[in-house]
Amino acid sequence: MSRARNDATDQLSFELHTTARLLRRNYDRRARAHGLTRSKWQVLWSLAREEGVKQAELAERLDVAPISLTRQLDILEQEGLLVRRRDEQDRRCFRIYLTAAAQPALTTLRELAELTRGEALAGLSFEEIVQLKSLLERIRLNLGKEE
Amino acid sequence: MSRARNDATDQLSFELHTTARLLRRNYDRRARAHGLTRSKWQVLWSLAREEGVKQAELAERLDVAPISLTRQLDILEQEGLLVRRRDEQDRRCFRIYLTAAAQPALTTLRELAELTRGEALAGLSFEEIVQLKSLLERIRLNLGKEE
DNA sequence: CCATTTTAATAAGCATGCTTATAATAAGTC
DNA sequence: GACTTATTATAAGCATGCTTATTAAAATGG
Repeated sequence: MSRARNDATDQLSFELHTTARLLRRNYDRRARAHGLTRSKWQVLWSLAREEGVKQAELAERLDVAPISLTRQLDILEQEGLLVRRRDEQDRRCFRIYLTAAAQPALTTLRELAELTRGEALAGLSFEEIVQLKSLLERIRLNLGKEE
Repeated sequence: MSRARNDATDQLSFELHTTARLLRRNYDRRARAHGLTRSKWQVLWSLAREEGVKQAELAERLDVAPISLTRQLDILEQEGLLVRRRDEQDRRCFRIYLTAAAQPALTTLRELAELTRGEALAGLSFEEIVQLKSLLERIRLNLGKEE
């Protein structure tokens, strides 16, 4: 690869990190007033799509290390937004369920997401968003291949 | 915006974060053997492009909070890869310079970046990379507008 | 010229997510 | 059935980056 192409792709990597960080910062600033964060929003969002999953499954779905998820769940459980229930078939595992208190939080977080999204994606067409998502997904799959 | 579009763009946000995190993890695992990280690589890379900048300028360039940069510089200075020199015109500021020891580190980090890049971008055309970068840049600029 | 405001860098404290190590349980093997 | 291996969740410790607060120096305004 030429130096010029290397530079272009180095810049891509920095661009990717910076954009992700700014996006997180934007969302976290909004969520802070509610005692929540982008990271917890992602956990709750995933559980809203499918409850009753094991921690290991959830971690896999979120593409985070299991221990990274553990602490998030500790806090969210402590705040009463979810519960861990022992799996009776496999007593090593917990299955995670949202509580009733999670519903209004989800509604709020969804609204905040819309605000951040509105700022972030201003001027991008739906087609561009879809394409961006698709390109990122290919990179993510490349990186997740051998884990 | 419809719920379907919201979902698509929520997913974009998660995709962006996950991809960035996996990219960082991939690079950090390689850099670890050399006592460095992706974040420090980015600082050194920026300085390699232009030395003698003030911390505030560098932070602005990297799009990080000044205090976030301070600690990175502390460590990199301690490791002898850069030096802070007082600006004699404005004694509040330091100007940052790379040391000779930074050169071999830069070479190594550049090689590691190429490895991560090779994995991450497998199957993407140069045109796709350029487009991805451009889309991310637009989002970054949207988010950086009022700071 | 002095007082106020702004800017540059740092400090303290918090949240995320990693690596490596550990305890408990399940699954596989002899 | 007993022993070994693999899996699930957690603990300890580290790196990044944020918010809010602080200190020193410069810029501004009266």
